[in-house]
Amino acid sequence: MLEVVKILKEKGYKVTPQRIAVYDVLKNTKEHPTVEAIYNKLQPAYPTMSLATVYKSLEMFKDLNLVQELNVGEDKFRYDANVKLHPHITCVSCGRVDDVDDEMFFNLSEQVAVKTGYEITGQKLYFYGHCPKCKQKA
Amino acid sequence: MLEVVKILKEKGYKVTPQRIAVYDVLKNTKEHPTVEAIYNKLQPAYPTMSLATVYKSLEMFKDLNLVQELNVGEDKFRYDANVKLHPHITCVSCGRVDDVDDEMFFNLSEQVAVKTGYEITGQKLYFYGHCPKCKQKA
DNA sequence: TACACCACGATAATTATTATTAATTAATAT
DNA sequence: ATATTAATTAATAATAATTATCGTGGTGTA
Repeated sequence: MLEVVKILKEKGYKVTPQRIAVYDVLKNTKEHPTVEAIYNKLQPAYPTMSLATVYKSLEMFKDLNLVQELNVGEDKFRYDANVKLHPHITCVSCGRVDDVDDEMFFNLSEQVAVKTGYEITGQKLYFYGHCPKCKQKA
Repeated sequence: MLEVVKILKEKGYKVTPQRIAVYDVLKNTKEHPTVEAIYNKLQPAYPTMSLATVYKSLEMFKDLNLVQELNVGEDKFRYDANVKLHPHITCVSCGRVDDVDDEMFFNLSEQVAVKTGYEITGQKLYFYGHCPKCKQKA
């Protein structure tokens, strides 16, 4: 939290309550919220905040590599304050998005680099299935 | 090509020139085109074809598991007539999207299942980097 | 205090996609 | 071959997500 303030200042961006608030929402959830979800979550405490501000804050945090953007195949994006490359898994039944530990993926990029001739800079790994809760119901 | 016709008939769908054309575009390219790109490619030969028809054809092929839908992080989808689960790699510089052989990924899903408790039904693996051409330029 | 400079909120504009509807076409039985 | 009918198409309106615009106001600095 202080970390963000420091980075914003260093990069010459202003530290505003809106920006902190957006970042805090992401930092304090494991739910990979959409813009809409972030906006709704902030409505009570920041009733005058604009959707555009959420979009702009996220864009800025993305550029600063303070959040990462996900797209699990929806027509919208989700956001995550954990910027470490790690796989995500989404339930095809209820739509929730969870993290997956990524110890086993550590050398994937190297293998891909060799195969494709690309210089790899990033990766996104998405898995799909039925989460434990939805498995029970079925 | 004949294969598609057969499947459409079996499933009770009509075989139309538009549908064949959309499928052919996907079958004969490795470029993972967007809806727009498919539409443009068909314009000369099918000048009256509607964008909505491209969308609907793709939706149907998706349901029939004849094409798969990709989203590498753009605000739109791309399509691939290769429905086998396989990783994709996209150039952060020129935007091209290529395939990656996936022999090394064959048991990823099982590992993820164990770790998350999900019952895995699918996966999407995207890598990012500089393609060989763009590496040269830099 | 005055002056820039951002950043904000409101809202218009844009882009991708989906829904609607009337007309056309493919499949089937005559 | 032709008529029937039900699916499909093209055109276009509608919707949803995102981005751009712009006037206002706060903040830091000279």
